[in-house]
Amino acid sequence: MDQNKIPQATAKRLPLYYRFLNNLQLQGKTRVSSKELSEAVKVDSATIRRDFSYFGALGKKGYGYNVEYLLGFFRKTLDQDELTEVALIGVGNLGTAFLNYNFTKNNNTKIMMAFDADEKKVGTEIGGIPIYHIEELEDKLGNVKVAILTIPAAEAERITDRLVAKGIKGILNFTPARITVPDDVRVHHIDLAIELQSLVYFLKHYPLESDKQ
Amino acid sequence: MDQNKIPQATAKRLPLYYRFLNNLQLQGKTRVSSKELSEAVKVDSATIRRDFSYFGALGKKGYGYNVEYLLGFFRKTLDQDELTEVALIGVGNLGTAFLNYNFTKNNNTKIMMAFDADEKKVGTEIGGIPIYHIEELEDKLGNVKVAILTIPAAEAERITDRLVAKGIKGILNFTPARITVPDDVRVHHIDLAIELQSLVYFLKHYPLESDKQ
DNA sequence: TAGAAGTCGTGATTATTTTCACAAATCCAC
DNA sequence: GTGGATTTGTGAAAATAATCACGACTTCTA
Repeated sequence: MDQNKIPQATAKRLPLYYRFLNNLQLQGKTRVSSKELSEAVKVDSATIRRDFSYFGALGKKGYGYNVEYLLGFFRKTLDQDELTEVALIGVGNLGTAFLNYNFTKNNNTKIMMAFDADEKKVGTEIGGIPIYHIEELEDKLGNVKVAILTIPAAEAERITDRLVAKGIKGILNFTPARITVPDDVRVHHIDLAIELQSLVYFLKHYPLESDKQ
Repeated sequence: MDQNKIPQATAKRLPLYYRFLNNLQLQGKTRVSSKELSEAVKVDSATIRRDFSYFGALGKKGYGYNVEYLLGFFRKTLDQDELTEVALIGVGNLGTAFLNYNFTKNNNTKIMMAFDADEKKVGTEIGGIPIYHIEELEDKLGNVKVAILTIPAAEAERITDRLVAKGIKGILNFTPARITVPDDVRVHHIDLAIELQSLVYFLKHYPLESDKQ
């Protein structure tokens, strides 16, 4: 709750900045200007400076930003030192992609367990993460507060209700279903079909330059 | 180019509206109010009315919207009758998820071909879509103008350059890399790791209600 | 040490998007 | 028909976000 004065648009860009700063440090760079960063992350440099300024004066005029300092600062801001445990529901192709993705490497999140209805998958592991039967959801979930939903749309609402009943507070919903949750649960929708359709619509109806999201 | 007076935020919601209207029709509903639709798609009803109003007066006061009429209208607006061909680059788990997803069912897009560097995959099909070797890109791409990028980040820029050279105008980029393209190429980034991190950040720092994206 | 070049932080402006709130039109029950 | 209940479409206001543009300060070069 500490910095809810920070605009949402800014907050969404923080993980992006963090990752690129990390890259810069790995490359051995010690300083970076908003202009350089702008070219790397494709965000206007004034926007970057404004974003950073919500956290105070992090840079130096005529010099830019010290990579290590900035990185340390964002590490704290993004709670990079505190691991958030995540459960994945639905081990299809999309779910498997998540399990194989080593989030923990650059992230403060770790998928601790996965659930699926397919008996053939239950009991196995992918990327070191155990797969339980979906009926074990309530037993195994423990204190996990974040879930990734990669199941068929038809089951989305039913599973969501169970997740919410068990105390889940954040859901990354990859199903096309628009799920209903109480006010204190946050849902982010990522709808792959819509992203594709929307891209096609923009291509056909919008001028051919700038504003690439 | 016809309706570029339509706000981008509205344009992004159109495919969502379309899909839910389609569902309503399948359920046999003939009319719908902005309030009902609002509950289904989780978008404020005033926003829905405003969105629709950019296309003229589509509804009737005291009645709502005629589902069939609205659907027909959006079908034309979203060019649902005109198929957009898409190429998928990178047949890993995420790529496979796309190939198995039958976009064409409710969409105006169809993945026509896929590319991968893995000889074991080349020559096979997934979901009826042929997989070619990535070195055949220039030969096989033909007139396809949209690509989905589901490859490792390290290869993103190199492949992007080849796609652009071959005339691709829209890229749905699932790699963490921020690719560089000419002004007339549109890129939409979907960064799974960032989506997860961003959700976690919002959970920790933002008040517990409303504004679920 | 002096001057030129670089870069931040931010006030002000502009652009975009959402929301309020209500007149006007329509529907529907009786 | 009549009158109360609905629901749109939209002007106006509010909220949010992006961008401009420049003073202030730092760094760098010689």
